[in-house]
Amino acid sequence: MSKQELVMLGQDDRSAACCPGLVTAPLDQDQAAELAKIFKALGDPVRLRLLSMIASRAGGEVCVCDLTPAFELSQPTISHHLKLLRQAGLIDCERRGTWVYYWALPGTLDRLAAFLATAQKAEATA
Amino acid sequence: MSKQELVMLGQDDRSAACCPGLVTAPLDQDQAAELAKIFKALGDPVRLRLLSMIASRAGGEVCVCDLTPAFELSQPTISHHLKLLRQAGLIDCERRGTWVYYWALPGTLDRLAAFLATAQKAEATA
DNA sequence: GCTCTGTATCGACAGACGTCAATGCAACCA
DNA sequence: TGGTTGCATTGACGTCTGTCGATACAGAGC
Repeated sequence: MSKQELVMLGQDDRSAACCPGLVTAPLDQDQAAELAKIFKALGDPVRLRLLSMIASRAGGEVCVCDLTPAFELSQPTISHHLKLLRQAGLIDCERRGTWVYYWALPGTLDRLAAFLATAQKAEATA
Repeated sequence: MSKQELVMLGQDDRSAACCPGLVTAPLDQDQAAELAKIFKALGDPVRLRLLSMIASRAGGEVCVCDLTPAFELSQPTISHHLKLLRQAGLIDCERRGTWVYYWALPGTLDRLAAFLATAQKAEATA
């Protein structure tokens, strides 16, 4: 489970650290495109429920076999949504024997939360 | 500008207060649908840039005439994106004479930030 | 009143997205 | 080796979304 630390964004981390915060300064096009990809991944009710089911699981991991029956959707559809969440850097997975387990990547979530928080308006620029 | 306080979510606030936090408990379908609407509004680079331009403006307000020329897009397209941000409860606007001014609604942003933050895992349940 | 300017709405279009059935692949078991 | 199960991928389909030109509406100024 040591993969969790070294991900942060997506496949390519050329967008460097993070972003200045929504209320701190206007985003440039690259920053906006990077963040929009993540927000778009969160912009579907099924994916939000999947992510919350994964992130709120005590052990930190969920088997796909526990996720799929929670929705009235086909198995390929669930697999598709999980893939999008993974491409957004929000979750990661690993096959263990027959089953595949997913876990959340809190780094990406916290990054988004910091980006959206308006309280840090002036201070957090540095 | 007293409208800012009484908005919070969207047009209908039947989803009550807020949400338990992504890592606290799995979302039900209604919560997920409500939140997905907001995240979907953030899932476009143009809208993210618009929102950051509005939210980071010192006076708190921006004239549409300052927003439109910042993009290589037609005026109807910018107007369309602003409408979506408004419908998501992220911004609001007011006509003053010839011009229309937009401002951010920090309540919605802070609500999203709190929802995403993973640190509050256990404590913030109450 | 008329005209001009700033913004919103409408209608149309291409491309993206969510969904499914069918299929492929990996791991277990006999 | 063959069969079975869990999950991912493929291909197709209808719908939603981003974009534009054309048009409508609201205020200001004449």
